[in-house]
Amino acid sequence: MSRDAGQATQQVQQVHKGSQARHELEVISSDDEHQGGAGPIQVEEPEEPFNPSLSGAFVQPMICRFEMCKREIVDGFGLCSPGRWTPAARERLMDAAQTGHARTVRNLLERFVREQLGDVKKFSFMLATGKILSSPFSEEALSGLRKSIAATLSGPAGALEVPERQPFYLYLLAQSLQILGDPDWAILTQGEECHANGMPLGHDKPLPRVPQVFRRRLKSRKLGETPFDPIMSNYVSAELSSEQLEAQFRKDAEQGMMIVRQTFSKWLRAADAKEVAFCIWGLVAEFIGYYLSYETFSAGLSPKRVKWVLEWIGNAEKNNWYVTGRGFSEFLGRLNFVARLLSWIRPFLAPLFAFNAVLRRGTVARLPAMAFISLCYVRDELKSSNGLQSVKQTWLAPRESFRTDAKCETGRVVLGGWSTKAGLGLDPDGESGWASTSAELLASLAALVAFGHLAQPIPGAQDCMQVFVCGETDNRSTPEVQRKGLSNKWPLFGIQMAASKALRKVNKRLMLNWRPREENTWADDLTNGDFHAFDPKRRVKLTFAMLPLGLRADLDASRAEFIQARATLVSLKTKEAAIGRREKEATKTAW
DNA sequence: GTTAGGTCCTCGTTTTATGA
DNA sequence: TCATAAAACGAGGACCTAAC
Repeated sequence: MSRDAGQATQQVQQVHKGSQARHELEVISSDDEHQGGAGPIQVEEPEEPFNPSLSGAFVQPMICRFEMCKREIVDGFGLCSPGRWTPAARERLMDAAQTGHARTVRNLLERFVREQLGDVKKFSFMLATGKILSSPFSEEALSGLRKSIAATLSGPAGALEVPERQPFYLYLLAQSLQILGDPDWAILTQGEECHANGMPLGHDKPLPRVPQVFRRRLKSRKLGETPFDPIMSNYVSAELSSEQLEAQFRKDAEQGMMIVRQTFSKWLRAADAKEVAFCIWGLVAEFIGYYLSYETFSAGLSPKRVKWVLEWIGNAEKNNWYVTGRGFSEFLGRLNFVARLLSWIRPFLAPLFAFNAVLRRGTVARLPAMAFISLCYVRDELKSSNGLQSVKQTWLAPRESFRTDAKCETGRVVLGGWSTKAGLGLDPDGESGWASTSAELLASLAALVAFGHLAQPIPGAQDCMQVFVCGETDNRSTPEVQRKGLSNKWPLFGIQMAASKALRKVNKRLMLNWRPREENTWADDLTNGDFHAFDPKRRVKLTFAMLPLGLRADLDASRAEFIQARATLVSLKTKEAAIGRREKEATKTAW
């Protein structure tokens, strides 16, 4: 059913952090809003939990997975919408009366559409290409259809009544939804405050919670701090009297249902502008700036945008890596936008963000080597991958492949790890003075090399899925950094880039989990030189040179220059005036 | 004691939609 | 044409907290 849009925007919004939903309750009252922000946290009495079975569908809704995150699918029709379940799971928990009613209404609608439109496929294409300028259904035909549906209900006469000042057949909808077991059918026609009689909009009285339709809102935008002005004469629309507003709504309704008109106008505007937000040509689609290829099961950047990024880097190189602040900022903003989908880019953004933070818009500066080494890698990878990334199913190893630990001492870092498939050890010496998180990530990289995870792709696996290798470490931060894919701490991001590059070669991903130190004693023993638990014959000897750290070494060599370049720009950077929309748009390059 | 995550705030980027 | 909204991501610094 179509839900109350006001409730959708005002009441509840699901917030995820990674794959986990937070459970604190933040109740935003109208008083809090007037005070310009979210108020104190209050905990309300426990409310009715969401009950998936009320959707009539079997087990749980479909889950969308991407990278390390998974979320329940949202189709825009509320939590109990059957559209959130696979077609095979829908209606499985409904009784005979419910499925019978759904089937009857579906058959009536299908027959009506076929009778009225004839060639439905042809009509669909005409609709998509903006050829349909008005509703194809006559009022007489619609009236006949409504009578047919009403005849299937317990109160056919009442179902066709239209409440005063309402364009919708609420009684018909309510009767039908009641049969279907919809959890909030009553809001349409039952009680003093219902859609048929009129509902408060939440100004003086908070809107009621509907836990079967919306999750509780956990986050709210801070409102402006300008003092409340009850006159608001600058808002011309607000000067309209209630009679005028009502007359306008009536006019809209008479022109053929407000919702339908909006849908048509959206299509028409898009068609007029010769561009469509979501446009499918064959098996390729563009959606909010991203490019989706259904043919290759991949997503990323359109060829045109890949060309733009490559040309930008190429031009910067031609100019001996001299860039303008404005141009670099725009480029980085777009690259960051790209990195939301092409996650392998994230580690390579770290030096770019650090440089951008100290660069004025009007300054022309030479990119430090660390920044252009990153850009060269991004360019090479974009070229070879055509800016696309597989969105095929991921396979998570059912258990961890290794456990590692790192010990930082003055003058040296000791890395140790063992394969959970066979007791093995490694102990390369490296540099010292590193942050423990860097050392721990390096230990994981060493384990990937020692235990053969970087040797070659799993035969055939890269054709149908991406494999996640799971490792465990007793450092709390390393898994977080790996999950986020980005850190600005050196040498952490250098190791992260190196690991990202090595894993990409074999089409694998690394997932690290935290294990408390007391449960990671064997790896800890290895870093302390205690090998009693392991068979010395199965020890894997690893030297620092065997680790795929070429990229990190290049970055390390340019580290001093990067710090110097950044320090120079910091001393030059002063507070910049906010850039106006007009100026920003005028200087923006198309891509 | 060290390190890094989390939070808060403002600013930057991207996208589309809407109303004056 | 312009301003605004929404949502996602990033940066910076200060502060608090958790884990090692």
